[in-house]
Amino acid sequence: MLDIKALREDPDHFRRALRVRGEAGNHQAVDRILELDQGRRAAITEADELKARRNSVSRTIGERKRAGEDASDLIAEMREVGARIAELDGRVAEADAEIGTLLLETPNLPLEEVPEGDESANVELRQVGTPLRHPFDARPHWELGEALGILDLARGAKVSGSGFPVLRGAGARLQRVLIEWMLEIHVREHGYEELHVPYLVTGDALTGTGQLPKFSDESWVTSRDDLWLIPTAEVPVTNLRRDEIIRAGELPLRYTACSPCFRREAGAAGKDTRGLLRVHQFDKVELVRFETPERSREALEELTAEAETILERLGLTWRVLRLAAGDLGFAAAMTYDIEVWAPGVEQWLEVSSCTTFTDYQARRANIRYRPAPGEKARFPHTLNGSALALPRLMVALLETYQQEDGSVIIPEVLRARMGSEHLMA
RNA sequence: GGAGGGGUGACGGAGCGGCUAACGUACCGGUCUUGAAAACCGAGGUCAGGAGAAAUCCUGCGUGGGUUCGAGUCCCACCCCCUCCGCCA
Repeated sequence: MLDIKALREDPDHFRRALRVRGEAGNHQAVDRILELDQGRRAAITEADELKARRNSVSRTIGERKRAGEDASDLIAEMREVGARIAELDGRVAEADAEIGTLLLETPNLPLEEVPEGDESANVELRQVGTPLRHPFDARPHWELGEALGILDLARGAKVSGSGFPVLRGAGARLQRVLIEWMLEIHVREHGYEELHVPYLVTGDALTGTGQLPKFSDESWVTSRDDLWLIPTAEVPVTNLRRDEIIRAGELPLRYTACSPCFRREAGAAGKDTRGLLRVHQFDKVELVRFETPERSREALEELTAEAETILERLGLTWRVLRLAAGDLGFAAAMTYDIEVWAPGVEQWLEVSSCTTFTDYQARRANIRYRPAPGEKARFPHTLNGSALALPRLMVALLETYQQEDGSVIIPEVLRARMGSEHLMA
């Protein structure tokens, strides 16, 4: 959520910043918000004066009654004052509601560094490694997986529909081993606290992180209880501290959690959906940070490096993109996408988005921190990134380490946990 | 799911529909002290949000409605926590 006070002070800045997001920027909302805000404040001023009067007169009424005197003239007057107050309060509530809706539907402001334009304006910052070309006919992961008996897409579809892959045997084991290995790196080397979180959350939680109200089509919701399946662990983890004031000195907070992620992918049918490329349910190790505004920019670089180290240790090839404004997520102020090279499908696959939300999520979720005892509470910055998403990581591993005979070599760092050096049919 | 109990400030804990939410603890300030603790003093102060240039004022007693000149207090609905019962991995 944007800061209405800042918006009031420098509306042009907001109009400009929202305009670079294109259509989704909703910059027209700025003027409507200013107009509502003005009416709201006028009503509050008048209502407050009347309330002050009512409070003091009500006291007088009480005194008179106790003294056995008549107070009917004051009561009659206060009845009218009460009606006027109710009218003004109603007007304030209406303005609050409309302002609230507009603020909830207006995305975050991109940082200055974010390039203007759509997806095509994304900037490649670095590429590590060289995209591999196998000297033999490289196979896509779905062929490798089916042949090795570690991936069963057909039966997953039988049970739940397309987009719900089943991993079998060594495939299931490989994913489990990867999850454990990644979590331990983040806990032991990067200082994160491991969490295990609910997979069903309230609508309030999704609003706090920015998925609702605008993107309800993207999530599944249960009809009996109005609980939503999480699209990412970001939602329960960030909302852990909703409506709290984090004590002085507790920042930064670093949480990591692995969870399944449920995504309807509405409108994405047929678009790079083969095999594991785009699925409705997948596992992901997520990193979430709460940082002071002063440190958040630096923290984004750290977070991105923490995700990259996973790819480095697995010996994969990747590149890092700075997303353009038009490609940013709704709540994001800046995002680095990490894409891994998959030589079977010959594509760069997004395995991580590392994002700073500045104070946007914190405002929505009403998460604050006290910089020092006795100081006024402020909004922290929240950041998160995948490290990493499992299916596409599995794709890159299988396709990169496939051999001409269809077997797959297990990367060195996973061998002890896997208890083997190869995947073989 | 059923029965009962509960939700008030940083914490504990009162609060017949009517001065400005009692009291205690903690914290903060002061006296004393080399320093601290203890003790004592303080019509005092402490949280969040909002309006205002400011003085100051308004709102907040789980949430949302309602009754009333006036609601922590009365009415309705809902949420959460605790105890017991039932069901259950």
